[in-house]
Amino acid sequence: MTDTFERDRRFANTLARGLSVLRAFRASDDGLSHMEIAQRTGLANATVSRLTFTLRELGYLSHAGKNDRYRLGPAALAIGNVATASVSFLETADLPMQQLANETGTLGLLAVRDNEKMLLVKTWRPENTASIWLEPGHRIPIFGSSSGMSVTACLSDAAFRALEPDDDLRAFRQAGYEQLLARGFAIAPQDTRYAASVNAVSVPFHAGEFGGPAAFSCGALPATLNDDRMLHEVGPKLRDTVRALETQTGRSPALLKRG
Amino acid sequence: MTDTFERDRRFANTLARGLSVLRAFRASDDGLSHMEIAQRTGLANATVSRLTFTLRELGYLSHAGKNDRYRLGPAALAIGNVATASVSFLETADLPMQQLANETGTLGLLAVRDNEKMLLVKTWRPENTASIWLEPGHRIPIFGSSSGMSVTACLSDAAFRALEPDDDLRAFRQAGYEQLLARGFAIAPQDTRYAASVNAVSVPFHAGEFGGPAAFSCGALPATLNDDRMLHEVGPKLRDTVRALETQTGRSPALLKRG
DNA sequence: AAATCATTTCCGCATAGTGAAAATGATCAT
DNA sequence: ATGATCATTTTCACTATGCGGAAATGATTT
Repeated sequence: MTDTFERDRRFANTLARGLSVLRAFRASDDGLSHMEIAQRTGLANATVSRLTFTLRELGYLSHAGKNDRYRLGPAALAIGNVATASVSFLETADLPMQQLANETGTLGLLAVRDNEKMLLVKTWRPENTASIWLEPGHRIPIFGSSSGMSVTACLSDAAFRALEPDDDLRAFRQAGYEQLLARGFAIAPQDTRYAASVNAVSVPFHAGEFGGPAAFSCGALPATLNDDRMLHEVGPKLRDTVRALETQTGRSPALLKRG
Repeated sequence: MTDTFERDRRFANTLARGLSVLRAFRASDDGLSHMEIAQRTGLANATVSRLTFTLRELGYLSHAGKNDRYRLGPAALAIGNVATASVSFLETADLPMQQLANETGTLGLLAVRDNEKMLLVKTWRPENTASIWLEPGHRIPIFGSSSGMSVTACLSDAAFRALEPDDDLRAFRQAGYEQLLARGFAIAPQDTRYAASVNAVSVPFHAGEFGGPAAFSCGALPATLNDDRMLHEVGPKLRDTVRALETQTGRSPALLKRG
């Protein structure tokens, strides 16, 4: 019980709970205590104990001394590196995205659609400007985010329908499609933006490794990144960076022309 | 039953099995089929089905179409990136290690002790020379590997005893200790090397983030990396690289002087 | 079409996982 | 020290959960 997951006989609950423990960690945490894990995951104390025991045993969590805080362990790192290595374009994207972040003073972002959300897979922080407002592992809405706009715009009609979109999302996608066609990058319309405090530009990328399109973005506070800069500086730069990446890794453009 | 894990009431079996599915993936795989997963993990077919269903549901695996192969999904990437970001020295180490790999034509390696094994957490391939012989996620023995030598040498006596070492391992550790003291890097004695086809130098690093010392290494085929080069070129370079890293990240040297 | 191989679903059963509560262990104030 | 408070682990009785053999479905090849 307790879980909101559909009661599908195939769903392995304990596995999901264990993974939710791993997902409780954020990049900015300096380790988590037992209790913090319990709070973030909503699991009972005893359950957390057993799960952390298992995860520790397997190297996914490490906690140094007796009463130390838990941290993601070597095995978590290893899985991440295997994943990174098999997503070949990530290694290629690393340097140019870091440079772009530095040049423009914005946060670079790679987001992939994961069910009903956009999952931030990797972020590149500008090396001087310090405003960490989004971290890898975080999930943001599809509707209202520029990444969501890019990604939905690239979905085939069939794939899009599977999302059971309402009229707003349909219009949102259409706007994205037109923007990408016209100038190669997408900006969420002011009134749909899911967070007033974040301005972002986004460019789709065809990442065959996941089962669908991904999006590179640059974002910052509106004060740093106003509409003018998005339109005339950051947007075009991001678009060109991603285009170069497509060439280097030999991929077709993400956007397919429609009717 | 079937599992060789100690029957500890605290151990969550389903979680361990699910994670073993994730660990089945290697960087060089181009996805895995259902059956390959079953083979590598030794799990029953039906079990694999349920676990992959769950992992897919949660975004840890993606398989594009109906009968596509499974790949590590966005969520796996995200966890890896969170882990990387919280292990602060990794970001700092990235560039210099890549350069070292390129310069010397060897494979750069970061290994951490994970129970009775050394777990390769990250590798840096030289950009021209192409010989992929070790991948992240792989586990190599402590005894006979230069990383194992560095790491055991840095363990406190108490921590070392917890490994229940035999006499060979004891001598191995002592040799490492003396080598590190004398010249700052470790090379496994010829006759103990676990694989005749791999030569490697190693330098320990105090990674507080895991509960113990880690080791940076450079390795290659003996033809490329003979003892002379290890001793006079690669060893010293690696040592200096790691020393610089210690300074940059403000860490104490890994090796503690012993009686 | 038939045969072979891969994958998913079914389902009865045993066990692995659950959570409340008790026991243990840290930490702090006096 | 001594007890009070908070954090974490272990216990335990119960039963929902995950297990795997076998059957059903779906791909692929001949």
